Amino acid sequence: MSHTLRLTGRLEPRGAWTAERCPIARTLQVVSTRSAFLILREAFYGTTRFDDFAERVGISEPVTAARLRELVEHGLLEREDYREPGQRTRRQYRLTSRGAELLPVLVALMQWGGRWLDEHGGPVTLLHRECGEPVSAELRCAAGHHVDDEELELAPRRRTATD
Amino acid sequence: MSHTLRLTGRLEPRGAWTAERCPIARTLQVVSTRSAFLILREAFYGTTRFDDFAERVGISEPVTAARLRELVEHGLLEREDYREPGQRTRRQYRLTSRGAELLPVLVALMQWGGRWLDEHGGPVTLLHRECGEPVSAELRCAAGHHVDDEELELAPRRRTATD
DNA sequence: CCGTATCCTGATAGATACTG
DNA sequence: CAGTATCTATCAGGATACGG
Repeated sequence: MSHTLRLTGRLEPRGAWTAERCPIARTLQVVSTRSAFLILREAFYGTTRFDDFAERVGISEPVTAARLRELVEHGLLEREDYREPGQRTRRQYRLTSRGAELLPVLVALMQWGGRWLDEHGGPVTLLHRECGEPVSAELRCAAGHHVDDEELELAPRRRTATD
Repeated sequence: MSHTLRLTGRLEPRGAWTAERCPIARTLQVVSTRSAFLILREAFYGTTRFDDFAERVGISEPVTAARLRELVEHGLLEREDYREPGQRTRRQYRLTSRGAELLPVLVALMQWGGRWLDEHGGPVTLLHRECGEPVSAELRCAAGHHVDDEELELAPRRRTATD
């Protein structure tokens, strides 16, 4: 058993794309810290306000402010000021679609933690609203097959004429 | 459009499971740093040796040693000494099945980076070996439906009799 | 309610030099 | 090849106090 991808074609010079062009590394430049991941988690849970982020993630105000600012700068959250009649102005932070597309990352992290670090699979589950069945992040190919890790192949991307 | 999960049932006291029991937070205690994620990436790519990890991830030896030790301690990698006839003893680090199950996290990170941070979808693709189709991490329910983020529901896990 | 300003601690990580 | 030892810089993050 070899939990290892097989490589097709050529990928060198290895260091070149590894350091700067690896999409995993690039994503980690945008969300690298624990607090960033957990703020995104809260955004998915529906949290929108500064104080709620700080309290529910369990981080201090300065850290909350820094992470929210960075996430807005990177376009994962957007800040919006609004005012309900008779109330004072409030702010809310909401996921953009760019940010929302990180959901599979969070679900995969949740899944792994529930499976390997919790006695009984963790305190919460995700369900498909339409049918009530539990949801998980899994690997699928475009043809719709479930893909096991031994069935994966890493290939250099084909360049198109416009590249 | 509301990129936000709807909640079913009760989850309070919120702070209680958020701080310590949230499976995302717990996973991030095991792999929290950039270097840990990238070492796992390399392990998936087939890297097994100390020097190769250091060079391909682009980190110093002390950092490499620290991360490898932690990942072995947490059971994501296993260290194995081996000796080929006529050669001297070598060491290799290989993914355990526990570690291999983090693959969806890495694929999801790769996918997001390729989509949002790269001009042309990033330098590499994952393919399903059997059929050659590109692979992605997506959300599915146990009934096999593709699940969109608006179709997600967060529910407290039901306790079984043995809990 | 939504932050900023300061100060402080500890962890992440680079550079360099050295050992089995 | 596979690390350890040191030394240092940078950054994540807590605590506290304060301002719009």
